[in-house]
Amino acid sequence: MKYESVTIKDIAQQLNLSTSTVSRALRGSYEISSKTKKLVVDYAKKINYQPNPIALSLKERRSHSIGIIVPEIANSFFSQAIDGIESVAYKHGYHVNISQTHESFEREMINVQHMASRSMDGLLVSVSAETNDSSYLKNLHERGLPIVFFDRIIDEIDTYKVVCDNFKGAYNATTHLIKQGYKNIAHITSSSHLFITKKRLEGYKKALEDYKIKFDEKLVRYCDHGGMDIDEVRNNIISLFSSKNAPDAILSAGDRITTVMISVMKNQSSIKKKIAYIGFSNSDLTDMFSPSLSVVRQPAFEMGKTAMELLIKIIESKRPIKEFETKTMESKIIIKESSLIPKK
Amino acid sequence: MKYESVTIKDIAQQLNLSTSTVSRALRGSYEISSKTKKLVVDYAKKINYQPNPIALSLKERRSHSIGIIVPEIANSFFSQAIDGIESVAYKHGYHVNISQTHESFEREMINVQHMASRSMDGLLVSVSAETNDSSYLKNLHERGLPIVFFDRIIDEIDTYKVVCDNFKGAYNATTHLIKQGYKNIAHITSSSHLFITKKRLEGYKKALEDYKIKFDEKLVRYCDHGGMDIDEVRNNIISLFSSKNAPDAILSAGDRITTVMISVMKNQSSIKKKIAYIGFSNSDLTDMFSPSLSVVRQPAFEMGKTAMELLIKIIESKRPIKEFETKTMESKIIIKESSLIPKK
DNA sequence: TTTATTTACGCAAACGATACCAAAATTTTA
DNA sequence: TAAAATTTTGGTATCGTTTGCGTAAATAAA
Repeated sequence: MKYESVTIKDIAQQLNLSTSTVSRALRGSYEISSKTKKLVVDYAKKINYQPNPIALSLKERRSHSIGIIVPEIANSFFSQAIDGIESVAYKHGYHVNISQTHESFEREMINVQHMASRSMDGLLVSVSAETNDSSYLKNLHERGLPIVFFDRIIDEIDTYKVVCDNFKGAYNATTHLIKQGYKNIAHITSSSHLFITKKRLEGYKKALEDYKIKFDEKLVRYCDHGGMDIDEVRNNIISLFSSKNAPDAILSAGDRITTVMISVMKNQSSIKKKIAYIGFSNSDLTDMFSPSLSVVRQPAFEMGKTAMELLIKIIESKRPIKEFETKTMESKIIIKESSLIPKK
Repeated sequence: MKYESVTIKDIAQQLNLSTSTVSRALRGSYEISSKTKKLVVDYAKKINYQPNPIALSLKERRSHSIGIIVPEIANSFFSQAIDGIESVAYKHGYHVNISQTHESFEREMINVQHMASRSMDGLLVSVSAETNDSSYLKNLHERGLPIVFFDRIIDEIDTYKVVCDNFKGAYNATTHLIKQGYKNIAHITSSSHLFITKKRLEGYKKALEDYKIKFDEKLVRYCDHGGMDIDEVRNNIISLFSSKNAPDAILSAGDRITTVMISVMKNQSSIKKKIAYIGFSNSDLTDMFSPSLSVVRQPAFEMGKTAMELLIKIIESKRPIKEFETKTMESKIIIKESSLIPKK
């Protein structure tokens, strides 16, 4: 059985009019008499006529929908960003399609292609941890598909981008740990090809440098699957703590990595020492952790809002935009117990 | 600037063939000579031809996409269920469109209508806490739109449904609290018109009855916005603890309500006593809470999978299905510290 | 009254793809 | 070699909607 809906043709037939007249009447065209107009509008309402968006999309080559591509929705940063996106989208009459890549490059390509071919008017993209080839995105973008990147941006593609100040966030967090007396600060982060990974690493390094702490490459661990592969995180942690230069504090990058790291440490009896940690996270639950979690928090909702506003700007601009900017928003570091055990 | 893609017409023109020939060649129709077929297929590949799904949807009246309607994605139960849905959907060649209602009835209607008119082949729905009028869903369903409900089901609509055993979950959790020595067990739950709210309440009541504890209506508190309105939860908590018959234990229903409740209690200095609690939650982070959280956990991923399988069954069935069933899956109660402080 | 100007509507093409039917082109059969 | 059968291809309608163009009918101007 198939779901059938009322069409303009049904109305035309019923009212003995042509489809063009009905169409024009419904859109309030001036060249239709008010009598006919009323007749049509009333009848349309009566039988609950809804224009078919598929037909409209085909005709107008636009769908009044935008697509969101994120690694995963079960991540407070992204779900908050999505809320921000939706808040702007609905206000401007756009519908929102969410899809997740689960940090898989292949899934990302499929989803992006699907969105593009479904005539999404534009895309808001935060790439997967696996993505180190952005040519397919570049291609689509060059062919005219509006794209705005947020958080996990692609630096090489020239369009609007929204990020938080990853350098500063990592710098401040590291500085905080240093000031607590920690010297062996590890950095557990996402995959090395992500732009934000690089920025955060730079911030971390700069803080060490500023406080004359020697940078030890062994203390930086990458999770190429962005924390989706728990074993990857676990192995990193274990190897970190079984090395000669075991850390006394950790800075973690990214919601998932942070929580997986904590849970791994909790269940790993081989880690005896009290470890201080602070992580990038937007979870609302960090206060309830024990110890409560110090975090670098990104303005996720705001970032989503801004990204959507920029996307609308591109979509609705009459002529191609040539000058793009990258909006950088402030992250906030919130100190709780997990990083507050000062080292004597 | 508009994103333009290659059409069948471009190929036909270029190869001096008709569109029908090209179309048939691409779908490998037997009535096209292998010579022409190869010519077309090769050329299509060369210029990266992608069929336009919008045009296909219009023609075939189906989109190979399904829609998911959930209250919110930032809820571990729903995000896990979505993962389950996706796992089945992709395997069967369906694309998945997620939309959230934020527990608003209005938003839900808009989203559902949108999905329906975008010729989604079917819908997986978990209704909002506000929804107490399901006539619009019933209407769509009767007009032939395949719908499967999961978790927050609508009992009155005759279709497949997937739930967990809410009665038993609540019964077991309550029993557990009783066995710990608690007698004044409050129940903080979602809006009263949800079917699962009723079932959980029944389970709670039955446990009290079985252990000869008098049911006190004042100990049951409803959050009509399903925990989205923090003040609503807070007011419920405060009034609960300022009443004569203040509780010594709480059973909470639903991910969001559980966490909001905990955070409210934590920050409410007026609540001095140690309160035992257990709640419905699928969060991965409950182990890190302090005290670690006892939960009733639903098989979210499995529920999503099952719901999607049933939806596909409806969509792909040759003749209308008349006999529907409701799949009930087991919930699991996991005891941690929060409910383990036995009362002497 | 005749001509000019609006007003109000219908026809048909278009968006991209498919499918039925008919027409060439080719092969088989007589 | 002609007719019949078969293979291969093209024409056209269709899905639902919008829109440019054409044209009756209605009104206004001469």
